[in-house]
Amino acid sequence: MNDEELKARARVMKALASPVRLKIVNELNQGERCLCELQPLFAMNKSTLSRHIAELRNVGIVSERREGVRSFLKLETPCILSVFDCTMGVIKAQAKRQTAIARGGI
Amino acid sequence: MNDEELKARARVMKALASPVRLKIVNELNQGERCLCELQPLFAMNKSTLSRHIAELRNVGIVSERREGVRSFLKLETPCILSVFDCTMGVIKAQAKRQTAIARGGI
DNA sequence: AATATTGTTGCATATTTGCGCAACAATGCA
DNA sequence: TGCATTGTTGCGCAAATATGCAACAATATT
Repeated sequence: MNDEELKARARVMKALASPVRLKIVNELNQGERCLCELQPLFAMNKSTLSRHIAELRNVGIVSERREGVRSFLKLETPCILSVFDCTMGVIKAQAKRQTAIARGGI
Repeated sequence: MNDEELKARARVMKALASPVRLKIVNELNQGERCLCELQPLFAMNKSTLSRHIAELRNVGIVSERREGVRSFLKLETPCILSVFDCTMGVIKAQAKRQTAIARGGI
């Protein structure tokens, strides 16, 4: 794997490395949404939310479809969900490990 | 998905959101390595490399096994590789889209 | 035309991240 | 004990990221 490929992959991962953006992805997994629909779910300025969405668009995880004054966002890459599974696996394994350490005593 | 879970997942993704750390993971996929073996592959101070490894350890992607003065690192979660596949899918889809736009003219 | 809705962009600021240097700890060896 | 190897940690600095505010553009409605 050369440096360019590593950078490209890191860019994609970086776009997903945020609770806010993960929440957006999770929501879009339910179906298309416009920013105005997402906004109530986030306690932040719409400009900030807009920028988070832009990051997902920039790497191609999300696409948009204009409809009048709104633009609807769509999750383009379902495999993102397999990434979710993997991260959950990492988290659970780590939790188990921590528990084992705790049981062993400090 | 609640906020705590989103944060936990984001932490895992963040650990992978770096070309350096992706390269480490890719190398460890070949087998166990110590920092001293990884170092020649990276043009950076060993302290920096150590910190990158620590990030992977902290989230549980990598474990270590001490052997004398060395500690060998091991990839704990093979599913990381499926993440690689997915990111590659995103990258390719995006490239295709960009090409289509370019063909359509600016 | 005037107003409302939806989303983006420029700017300033606070936080986080990446990095090297130097000092340090732990282990092995002479 | 003295020295080499391996890896971590404190510190300071530069770059990147996250955020809100305000202004703006584009479209729809009255």
